[in-house]
Amino acid sequence: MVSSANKGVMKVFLDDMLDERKKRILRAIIDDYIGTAEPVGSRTIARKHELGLSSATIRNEMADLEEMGFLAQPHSSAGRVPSDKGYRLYVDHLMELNELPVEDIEGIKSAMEVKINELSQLIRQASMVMSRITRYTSLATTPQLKKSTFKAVQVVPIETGKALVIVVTDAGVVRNCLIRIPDAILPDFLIKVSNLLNEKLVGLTLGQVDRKVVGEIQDEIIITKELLMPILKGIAECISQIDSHEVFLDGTTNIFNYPEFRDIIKAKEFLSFLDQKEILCGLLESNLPNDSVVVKIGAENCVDGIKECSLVKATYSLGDVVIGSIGVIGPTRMEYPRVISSMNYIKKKINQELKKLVEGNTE
Amino acid sequence: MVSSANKGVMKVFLDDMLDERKKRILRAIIDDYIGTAEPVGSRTIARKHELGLSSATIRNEMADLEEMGFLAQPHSSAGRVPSDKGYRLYVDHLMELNELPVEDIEGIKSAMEVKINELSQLIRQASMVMSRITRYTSLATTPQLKKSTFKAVQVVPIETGKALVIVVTDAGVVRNCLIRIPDAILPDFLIKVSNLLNEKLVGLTLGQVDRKVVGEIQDEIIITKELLMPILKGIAECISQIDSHEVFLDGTTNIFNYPEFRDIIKAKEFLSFLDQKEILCGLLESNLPNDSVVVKIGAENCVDGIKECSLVKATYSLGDVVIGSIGVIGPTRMEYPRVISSMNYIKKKINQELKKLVEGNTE
DNA sequence: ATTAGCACTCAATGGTATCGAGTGCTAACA
DNA sequence: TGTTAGCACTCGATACCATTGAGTGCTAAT
Repeated sequence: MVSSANKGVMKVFLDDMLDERKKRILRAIIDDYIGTAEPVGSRTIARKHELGLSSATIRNEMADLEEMGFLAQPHSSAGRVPSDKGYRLYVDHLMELNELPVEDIEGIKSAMEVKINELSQLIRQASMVMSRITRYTSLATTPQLKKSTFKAVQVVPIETGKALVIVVTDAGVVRNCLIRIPDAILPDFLIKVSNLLNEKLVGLTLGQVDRKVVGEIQDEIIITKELLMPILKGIAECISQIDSHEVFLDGTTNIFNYPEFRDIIKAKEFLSFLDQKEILCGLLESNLPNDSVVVKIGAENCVDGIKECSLVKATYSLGDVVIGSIGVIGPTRMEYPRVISSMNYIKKKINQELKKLVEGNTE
Repeated sequence: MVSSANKGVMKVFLDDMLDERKKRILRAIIDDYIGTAEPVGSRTIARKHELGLSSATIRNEMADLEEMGFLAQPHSSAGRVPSDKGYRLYVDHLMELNELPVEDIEGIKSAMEVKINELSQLIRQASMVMSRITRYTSLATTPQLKKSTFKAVQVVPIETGKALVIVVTDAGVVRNCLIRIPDAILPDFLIKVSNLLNEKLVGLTLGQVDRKVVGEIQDEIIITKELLMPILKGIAECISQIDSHEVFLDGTTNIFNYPEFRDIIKAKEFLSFLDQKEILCGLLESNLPNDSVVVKIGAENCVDGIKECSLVKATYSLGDVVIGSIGVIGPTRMEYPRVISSMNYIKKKINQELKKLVEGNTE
């Protein structure tokens, strides 16, 4: 990805290498190829796009562009196909980010503004609407909230010998864990313990629970190991539940709409790839330096299995803290402008809704 | 499905229609076809299986079997392929349910006996291991627990104006729901309300909460609508969460291993079918009259999209109550004996583990 | 009743001819 | 000097045809 600081310098290099006409032709070729999935010939470009040039001229330019590595030829008497490098240039400098169509905006809005009171539900919903709108496969990681803080901790009696540990975070996420406690413990004592836990933990981040805090608790109340241990284990379990993150997928069968997956082997490769949740997760969460939308094209995805796919991804945040990401994956011949616009919009929308969800939990 | 009461009568009809030799031949053909996916010729049967018959004799028998509808011919000079009716006979009367291989038993055991403390997690695990062992696609519905009873209900204060409603069932399932309550409510009062709720609800099934019970509560404590309504809504939300059931899928890409899905259109059809969670759910939960393993072959599945697939399914129960089901779906050319044996075993295992989970929650 | 033998069928395979979209190159032109 | 018309060439795709071989049904002999 080209950082915006470098973009100016890049532009000069670019102008040296590619004059305006070459850029126009390259863009025309890629636009065409994205639409048709067929190698693009010089005649096609001369006819469809009003460049005022003959096919012969375009042919010469195409040969140049191929030599520079922006185009490739499947075989010597075929038209040209964009290379990863070609797509890269297209995404960074050539394409036009047009407005998102009204129906897509409406689609996103109506999907996201239904009353949702679970954080991960919101992300699920966002992923779903992305796959529907882009017609590619969408993926998203559920929020990781290690940095969120305790809002309340409670130990509630359930029946003799059993209690429930409950953890509530400032993001409004609630988890619980059933524990076994000594039979002799009275409900009143659990309330005292709860109060103390609250006092000690509220405001800390989930990651900050350590031996020191535990020691402080032990100092202030006479508590047996038989009671304390299960409670701490329960809290730990709640924390790990909150922090565990899964990957959601939507629109996996969308790939069958694209001719590049007409080959059963390609289709299998892609779908098998999507089955590897850990790799998927790594892919989605790697290289997310800034807060803009990131595009990974073809072999730029260092993972085997999707070297002929592109990934458009973005993060979402709670306040200033990035807590997860969402992406769209499809053939390198992807409708980048549309996907990127959608991604920009949904990212904004997720952040808005997350904020609402947490602040305005007061509904 | 043939009920066991009818099986004796069926057998007589069967013997009338098919002598021992025809049965042996039919079985040989189906066994062979299940292994190879190639139409089976008379020579193959004569050679591979020691029936002491020439190919010509077998040819005659095959013609008979075809006329009876147990076999079909893709084209006039090809071998025979079993029809749905043929598979039906095979499953009901011909195949041999051999012992499950030790490694499969071990696989199931080791997957199921890891410490799991969530009911639906257990089912997820079971589905996963089934897809791995059978090498087909497995599916399962999460437990539906409308008939389970309240073990505890609690309203816990979180912060001023907010409380958490918690419902625990006898199956050890816990759900919670954050609610908004009037600011003036004191924690002590919530404890009183909790105690009353417990008194009234514990022992009832989730489905039994009705206006009468609510009325009883209102009679016994002075409670404002502003507090009671959110609590009841919270309880309702918890119940609906407990009762909501999803479908899990595993091994969806396994189908690419089978030549019947070499055709991209077939593969798409199948995978798209699996995307329709509601239909899937209906399929899995329909026709589960008794507690044995049920096999639905080809067009017996009244749902479009899997007319060339077979489904082997079973229910699992908590005590005597069926609370969900698990199934394996694959081509009609399925290794029925192996799948059915696995299904029998995993069903038993799930029931065992469920029992342990609920009773021995006391760990 | 069983089977050897034989003519027949038909999908699959591989080879060949044809077609056409597209290229590169050359020569003519503005 | 850049552009373009014209032309020979390339090569995948398509269609056509002959061949092959696994498998069948039928008949006649055992």
